[in-house]
Amino acid sequence: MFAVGIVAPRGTFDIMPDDAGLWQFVEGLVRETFEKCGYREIRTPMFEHTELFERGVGSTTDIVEKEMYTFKDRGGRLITLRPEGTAPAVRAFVEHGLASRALPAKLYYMGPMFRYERPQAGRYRQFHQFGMEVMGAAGPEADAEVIAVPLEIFRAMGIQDVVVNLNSIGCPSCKPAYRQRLQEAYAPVLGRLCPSCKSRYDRNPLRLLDCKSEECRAALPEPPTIFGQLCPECSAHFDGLRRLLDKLGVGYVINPRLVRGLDYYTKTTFEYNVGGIGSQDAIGGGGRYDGLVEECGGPPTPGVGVACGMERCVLAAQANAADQEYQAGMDVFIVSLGEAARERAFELAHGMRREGLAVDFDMIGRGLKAQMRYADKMRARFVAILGDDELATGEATVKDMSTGEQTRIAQAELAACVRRQ
RNA sequence: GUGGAUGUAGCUCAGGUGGCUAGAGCAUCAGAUUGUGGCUCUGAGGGUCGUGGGUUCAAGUCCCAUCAUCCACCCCA
Repeated sequence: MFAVGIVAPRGTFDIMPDDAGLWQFVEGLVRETFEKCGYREIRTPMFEHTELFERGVGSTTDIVEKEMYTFKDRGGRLITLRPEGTAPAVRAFVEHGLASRALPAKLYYMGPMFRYERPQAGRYRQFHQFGMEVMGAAGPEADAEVIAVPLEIFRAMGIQDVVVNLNSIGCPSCKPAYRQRLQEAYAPVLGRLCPSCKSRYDRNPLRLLDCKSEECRAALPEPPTIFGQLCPECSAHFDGLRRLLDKLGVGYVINPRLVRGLDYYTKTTFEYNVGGIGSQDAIGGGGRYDGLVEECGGPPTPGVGVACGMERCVLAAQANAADQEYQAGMDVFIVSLGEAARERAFELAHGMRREGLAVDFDMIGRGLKAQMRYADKMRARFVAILGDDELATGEATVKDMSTGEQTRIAQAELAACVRRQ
């Protein structure tokens, strides 16, 4: 710890070299999978005008009400560290006129998000998400793809037993009637609801559904579901989505209480849950947002997307799979004895690196044994020893660290010799 | 924002009812092996006992406060 006691801020953490290999593995998997499916990366700023999230995510959401990192910059602009990836992606889609280029636009992103919450297992103030967005595709094929592709990534990571929760929350033509029906159903028991649900009753009645408090569940154990009230279009969309998921063999649970905390969703909402990572068991979620592009100043454009929490995925992968080694190791470590040999080692190492090999050498003039130990810890496949003898003849002693076999070869042959094995 | 638990070495943790220079394992470094890693043995370095105050002849230990971490609630990734 630092003398002045400075540590990483609350809710943040360092990914240290021992863990970075695993993260690189996950990141590579995400990229590879998305690109294989025809998605292209978009990188948006880490902060945006606060207004984007207030309008896009919705002013009654927990994110906007109490979780945003918002501040005034030196120019007096109101700025917010991005709490999620969809609103910025939509903003960029509109700003750069992607709507008038080839549709659908299939985008993916990966990077840090920020929410001011009390940290706990699987929850941080700076966390990482990967996600995908399809804009300009109204049919259920887009929803089905957006649900299926992350499952592919989970599977490749070794995450088992992912439960897909699925729901539809309707569209502007059928949602209002359902909202009203919910309010009517809850009206008689309003006095028995928890304080936050009392305010939800007026502001965002759908959120009454996903309150987990005992009192609210007891007040109305079986609230009316939307399924009888979906308009023909939403109903057909939902059926179509289910058919496609069945075709892919993707299992799911219909959960009429799955509302999700973002206001922009229409029709499809879904969430992935796993066990064994603490009480925050959602590793990803998403849904359709057919009005969002227009809301952000673009032409009417349907959209659907998903976002997954990378640290929760990593936790789930570690809970399932045994510890795996993701560190690369290196091809050759050059051991040098004496100053002249060290200079030669430096020269040889850089030359071999130019030939594409992973090579390191001793920089601090330690003894032979210490250098050997270090080479072993760095998991070098070969060690090349340079001492006075080798220096005199222009050779090196090459040791295969897995077998212990040793040979002397010309220094000029080193790279070729290593590459052969 | 609310509740609970926990803060002793880089890491994981011991230290009944207060009492000598605060310990172990792992890790690091070195030696055993004067030019050879892993295994073994030996040794060394490394500690404001989270911080501040209080009680006491005496506090890592008891009391209060504070900060931090973890877990849970809310909600979400």
